[in-house]
Amino acid sequence: MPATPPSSADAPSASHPPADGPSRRELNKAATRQAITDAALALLRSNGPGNFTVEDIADAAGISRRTFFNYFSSTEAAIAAVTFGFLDKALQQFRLRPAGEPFLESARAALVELADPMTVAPLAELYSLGQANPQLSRSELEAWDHCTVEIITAARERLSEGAELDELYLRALAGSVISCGKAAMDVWFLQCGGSLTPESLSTLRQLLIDSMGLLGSGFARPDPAPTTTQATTPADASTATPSPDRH
Amino acid sequence: MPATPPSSADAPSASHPPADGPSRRELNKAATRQAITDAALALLRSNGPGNFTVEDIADAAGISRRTFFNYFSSTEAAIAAVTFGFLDKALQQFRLRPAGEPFLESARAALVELADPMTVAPLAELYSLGQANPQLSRSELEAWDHCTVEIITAARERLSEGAELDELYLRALAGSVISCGKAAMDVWFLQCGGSLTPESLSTLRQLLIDSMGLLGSGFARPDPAPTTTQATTPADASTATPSPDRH
DNA sequence: AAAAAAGTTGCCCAGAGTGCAAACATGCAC
DNA sequence: GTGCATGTTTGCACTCTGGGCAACTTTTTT
Repeated sequence: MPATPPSSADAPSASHPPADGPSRRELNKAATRQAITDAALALLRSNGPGNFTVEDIADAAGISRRTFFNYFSSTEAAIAAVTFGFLDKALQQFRLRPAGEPFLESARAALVELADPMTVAPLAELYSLGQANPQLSRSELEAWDHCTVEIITAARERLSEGAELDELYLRALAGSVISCGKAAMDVWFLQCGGSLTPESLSTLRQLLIDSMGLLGSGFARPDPAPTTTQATTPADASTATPSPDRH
Repeated sequence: MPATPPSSADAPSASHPPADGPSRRELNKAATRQAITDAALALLRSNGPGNFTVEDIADAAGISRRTFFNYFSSTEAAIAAVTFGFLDKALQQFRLRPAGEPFLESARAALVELADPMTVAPLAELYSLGQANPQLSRSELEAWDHCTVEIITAARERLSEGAELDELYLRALAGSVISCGKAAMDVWFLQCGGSLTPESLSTLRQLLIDSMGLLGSGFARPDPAPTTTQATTPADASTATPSPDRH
């Protein structure tokens, strides 16, 4: 049974309103949405990217082609919903961090929370299916970009408390954090092929931590002094930063 | 005359082969390609994004619809060619930098080279036209991502001399550099609306420099360091605002 | 000049995406 | 319950995309 929202009188209906939570309409919509992404993912698995149509998805999900387009504007959008979910979870974690915590520390913590089998599994599968597929990765890009926008918003809320906020600082930082997170995922997939074993996930966790560390240290070259986290940023101040002293 | 490649006997043909440079075929293709992007951009200007078809572009460029698809796979691809050109120029500049130079310094120099009227003009226009347009900005994202891949390649060539290269370092750095460059462009457009006056370009240059500075300093908080940073990054604030003094 | 290679075009077709209006489901008031 | 308002699904028709194919033209090679 792919999606059976329009069948009423099913589970909890007769006796009492069990909870005033989500209404039936909302439940139906959520179920249909889920059925669509499930069907899309199944077809992606079985047929490979680009070898199935919207109609195929609609049929598998038990809805009409037209209804599919009420939910998603394209097959890729339906599939990218997985990535969106993943990144939304990251954002959720980020927002849970205490406001006083340094930004990069919050980002690190939020990202590490993702290195959990249930959470990465769908992403790992998408990676393996669409890694070399431009058609598919386009929507992935959009999801990551959307996440950047969201994190800019989140960071703005957090940093705006009292201080004037620097748009460049905000955007450059948010973009870099996302890029580093993405880089860690890429490297992880490169090294572990999306395996979900505990060691693999531990590797992922470490990669995420390391990427935030690189960002926080200004990408201090690893070759000269691998031991000291003591800064000594190799970017000589003459060009990289306007003189830190007064004018 | 939009594109007149299939008309021979025109400029240099009768007397002597002036140079064995680009063949006629290559010239024709380049001309057609140019005609297409010009036409697409003109239509974007006049009709707004999404309000013209491939056929419109083909007509304006003086070619058939079918030929358009021999060059680009979609309208967006044709328009994104502008961004591609812009970013390719940045990469070109990057590769020109001496190999011994610190990575961020090379990136800074390459990016600053772009703050030139002829180069940014097309990008600025695209920004103003497509800022709020998801359809359009999708292809832009792809262009930036492509640039990231390219810069990873360039960086790998440069860093691989003798040392084992750390994939994470490479990818996180490249991604962050691109993100920061993008952030600087975004902020610039936000502040200056894509104006091409000397002051505006100077602002852009400073934003690009600042963004690389932020990256190189590990995004040291511009506000008074709260508590936890035991690794007292020496490069403190002051990277935030493009100091309004002389230069 | 003739053949070969590369490029263009028209024709055709499957599929994407959207507006519209009818049919259906749900929520709410009585 | 009955009935109405509101939200959702669906079929239909339509335009546009994207690409295979074969005929045709242009450029290059021999």
